Amino acid sequence: MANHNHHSHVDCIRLVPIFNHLNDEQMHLIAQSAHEVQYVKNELLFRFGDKDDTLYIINNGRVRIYSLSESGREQTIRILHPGDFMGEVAILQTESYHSNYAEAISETSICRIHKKNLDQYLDRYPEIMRRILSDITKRLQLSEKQTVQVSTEPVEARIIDFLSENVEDEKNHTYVTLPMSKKDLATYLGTTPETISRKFSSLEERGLIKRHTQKCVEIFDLDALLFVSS
Amino acid sequence: MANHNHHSHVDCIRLVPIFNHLNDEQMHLIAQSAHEVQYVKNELLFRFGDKDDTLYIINNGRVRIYSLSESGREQTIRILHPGDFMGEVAILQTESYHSNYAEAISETSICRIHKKNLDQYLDRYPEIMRRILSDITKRLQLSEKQTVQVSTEPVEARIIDFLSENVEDEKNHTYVTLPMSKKDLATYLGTTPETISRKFSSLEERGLIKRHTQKCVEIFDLDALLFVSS
DNA sequence: CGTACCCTTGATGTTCCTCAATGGAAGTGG
DNA sequence: CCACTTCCATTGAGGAACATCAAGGGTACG
Repeated sequence: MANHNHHSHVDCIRLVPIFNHLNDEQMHLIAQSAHEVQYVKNELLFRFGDKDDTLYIINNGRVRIYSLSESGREQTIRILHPGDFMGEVAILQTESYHSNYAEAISETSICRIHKKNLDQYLDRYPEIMRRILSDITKRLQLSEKQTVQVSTEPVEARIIDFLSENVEDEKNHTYVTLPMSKKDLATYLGTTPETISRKFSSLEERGLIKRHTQKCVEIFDLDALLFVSS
Repeated sequence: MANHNHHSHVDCIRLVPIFNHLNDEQMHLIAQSAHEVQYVKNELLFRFGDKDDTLYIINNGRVRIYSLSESGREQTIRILHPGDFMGEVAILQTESYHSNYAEAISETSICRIHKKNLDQYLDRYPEIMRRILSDITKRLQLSEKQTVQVSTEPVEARIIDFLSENVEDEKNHTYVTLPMSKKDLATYLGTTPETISRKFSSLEERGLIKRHTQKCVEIFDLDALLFVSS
């Protein structure tokens, strides 16, 4: 599996907010126990129920975390970008099983650190734990917000909110680059691809947005858009 | 505000999983910086936007955390019982503002510990941080599960799942004591009181449950109930 | 005992999902 | 580089689940 090019491992450690406060020597130490793994697009990193006690750090690419409901429907929980980590349950429990699925949605490279190694670093550098806690607290707030939105806001408002949180300003134009397919976006927003498509069409007819490519949407007037959703 | 009956403070500390691994002397130390506060039913502990840097521990009673969506609808996020804590955002940030509302849904007494005191204990007893992280990780999993359910399962399945997670076996009968009003339950499950009422009626007609009082529901056949929802 | 709130039930309306067909983009192999 | 294939996006028609509005009945609490 892993190749032992230490240089890339340190890059991986340096990238992550939970480790990047350490000095070079300390990061090298941690990099020693990190194993790099590559995945191609659509490859699964793990599935629900897999036993696993490692921390995953995204080095390159993007990973989609999703779960399957009892009725078999997919729910995208979040998208991980370089520097994000997952598998934090492994930090605390001796026997831990994944409660979700993880899929590479592009060519992806990650670093894995086993719990038994991580435990040593947590004891030695307590700041790491603080930073992990900080990250998870943020994710909890996001997750709670997502729950509130899915159960109290109509689909259009959720789409607009999602767009407004992903805007990139660029030479006088406001663009959004969708980080995933509309199909996956639908499961993230708790709706269907058809409904997403219809809402986008409606927003376009009303002159609020313009679809350029599948992944790129131009927003003509963000304020007007936000006003519509309230 | 607080009365300084140290005995009750220690009870409060002893109750809480994040502190109860400490010895008596250590718990007494922490109890010194805990302030007890009492609330009557329906009283607000804090509101969205309040600045606050304390950790809250529930000593007695129950507290409901909820948020208001932009359209003004309530979403119950969770119910806290004795031994639960909240305000963990305060642990990490110097300036922290509440992102939710907290309301006592019965006569409630809590202990508050200020961040500046807590920080000392976190440094001295790293195990506390581990336990807080453990608790928040569990809550994150619950929150993600709630999102999945709200957006992929029909209301009836959500109700049944909620009931099955709150069963109490008691002299050959299976009961559920609802921890909140149906009105609040509705906002927790992402629906309306009317729909909850109708679904309960339907389950009762089908001979699966029986409503005894507002808060107490008997379940005749849990397995049959779970089968229905799948 | 009275009042207020919550729960329940009915009638109606709307949002959004499902099913189905077509069009288009992206990726694959020649 | 082009043809082929496959998956994704779009649009339409129909239907189901659930919200809303409104009124009556029960329950808890002062």
